[in-house]
Amino acid sequence: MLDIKLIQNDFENVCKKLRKKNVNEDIIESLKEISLKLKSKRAELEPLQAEQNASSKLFGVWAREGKDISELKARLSQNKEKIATLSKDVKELEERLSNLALTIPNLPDDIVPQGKDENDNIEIKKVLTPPTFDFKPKEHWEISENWIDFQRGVKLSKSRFSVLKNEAAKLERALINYMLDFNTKRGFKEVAVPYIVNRETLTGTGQLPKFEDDLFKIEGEELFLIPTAEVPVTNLFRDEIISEDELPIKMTSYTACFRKEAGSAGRDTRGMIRQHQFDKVELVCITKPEDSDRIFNEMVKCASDLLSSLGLAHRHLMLCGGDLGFGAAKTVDLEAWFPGQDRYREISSISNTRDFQARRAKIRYKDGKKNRLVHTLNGSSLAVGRTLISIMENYQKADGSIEIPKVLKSYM
RNA sequence: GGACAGGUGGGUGAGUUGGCUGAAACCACAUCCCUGCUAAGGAUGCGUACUGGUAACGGUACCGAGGGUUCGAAUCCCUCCCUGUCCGCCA
Repeated sequence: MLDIKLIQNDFENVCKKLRKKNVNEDIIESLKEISLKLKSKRAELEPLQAEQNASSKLFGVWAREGKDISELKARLSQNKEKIATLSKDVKELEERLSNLALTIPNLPDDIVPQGKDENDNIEIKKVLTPPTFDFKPKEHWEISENWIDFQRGVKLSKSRFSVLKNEAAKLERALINYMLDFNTKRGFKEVAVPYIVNRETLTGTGQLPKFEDDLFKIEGEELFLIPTAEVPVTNLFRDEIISEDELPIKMTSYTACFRKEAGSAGRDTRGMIRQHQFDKVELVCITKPEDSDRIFNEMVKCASDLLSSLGLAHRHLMLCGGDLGFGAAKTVDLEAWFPGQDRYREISSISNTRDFQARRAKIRYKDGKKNRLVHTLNGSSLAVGRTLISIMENYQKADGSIEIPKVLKSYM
C-alpha cells in the first residue's frame, strides 16, 4: 500500500512514478480526493464526539446528584443522530479508501528502467559461459523418460502437473537440502511454514484483493494455497513491532507453491517450466529502511552464487517498470541458460518491496522511541523444479544420461 | 465435529449491579538519583493509529472481530473468529 500522505503532498511525483508501471493516474486522483474528503468528514465528526463524551459524563454526575437531566438528554439524543450520520459517511469513505489503496501497485525505484514488458528489461551481467556440446542438446522433456512422468501427472490432477521419478525425485530432494544449507551458511535462518493461509495474510503481501484469480482457494473456507513462501514467511511478523536489535531478520524457507497460472494459457505448455505446483526455496528479509539496498544485493549474490556453485550459466536482469510485479519497487531476475531451449529462462526473482508490504501488514520496528515501517524483501534461491530441468539440459550427455553436479553428489 | 471455560496494554493480571478505567497492581523495559561492584533501594517515563498545535499540550478511535441496546459499554445482547480443557476422529 502506498503512503496516503505522500499522495496528498507529492501527487505529481507519485503519478510520474506510477506511469512507469503503466498505472492509470485517475485512480490516484480519486484516491487523493477520497482521502481529503475523509479527512474533512473526520474533522467534522470528532468535535461532536468530544462533546458527546463530555456531556455524557455530565449526565452521570447530574443523575447522581438528582438534577434535572431531561433537557441534557434531549440534546444528547439529537447530537447522537448527527454523529450516527457522520460516522456512517466516515466509515463508507474509509472502506472506499482502503479498497482503492489496496489495488494500487508499489512505486518503482528511480533506477528502474522505463519499459513496457519483459523485452525492455536490462541485462546487468552474465555469469559463467554456457557449456558447449558436440551434439545437439535436447530439451528436458526429450531426455526425461525415466525422470519426469508428464502423462501420469495429468491423470492424477490435470495439465501442468507432473510426477518425478527415480533420480529426478532424488535430485529434487537433494536440491532442496543443498539450497537450504547454502542459504543457511549465508546467515538465513530456516523456517518451515503452512502452505495454506488466510485472506489477511495474502492481503499483507499484496496477492489479495487484486489477484484472487491466480490462487487456489479451499472450497468452503476463507483459505488459500500459497503461491510462494514469501506470503507466509513475510507475514510471520504481521501486526508486530520488532525491536531494533533483531533486525535484519534473514530467513530461508522451502515450500511447495501453487499457482493457477491464469492468463498464461499457451505459454510453456510443454515440460516442467510452468506448473500449477512447484517447489521453491525462498529468501525473505525484514530490514531497516537504510539497510534494504545492501540486503537486496546480498540476496541477489546468494542466489547467483548458488547457481554458480551448481555450474549453471546465468545472467542478471534488471526488470523494467512494465514488467515489475505489483508489490516490487525493484526486481532483479536471474535467468539460467537452457541449452535445449537455446535461451535463458527465469530461475530466480529477487525483489525489494520497501515499505509497501510492511504498510499493508503493519510490520514495524522501534527506532528509539518511534515506530517505523520495516522494509521487506523476497527472492527465490532457487526455484527447485526449474533448477532441476536446467541441470538436466546443461549436464546431459550424448548417450542421454545426465551427470550430477559435483556439489550435489553428497546429497544424493 | 460435540460440551464447558475463556479472549484486557510487551508479560502476568484487576476491572463483570453500565458512567470517576484507555484501563489498577506487579513484572519487564528506558532515563535519572543513591550506592558501589558482579546486589539492593529510590524517582520519572513507558500501548497503537489518526488528528490539532512551532512546541507545551490537546482531540477521536481501539479492551479478539463485526453488529445492536443506551445520553454513556471493556462491562448488557447477537453473530463470527480464536485459545484452553474434556470427548469424538485422525497422519
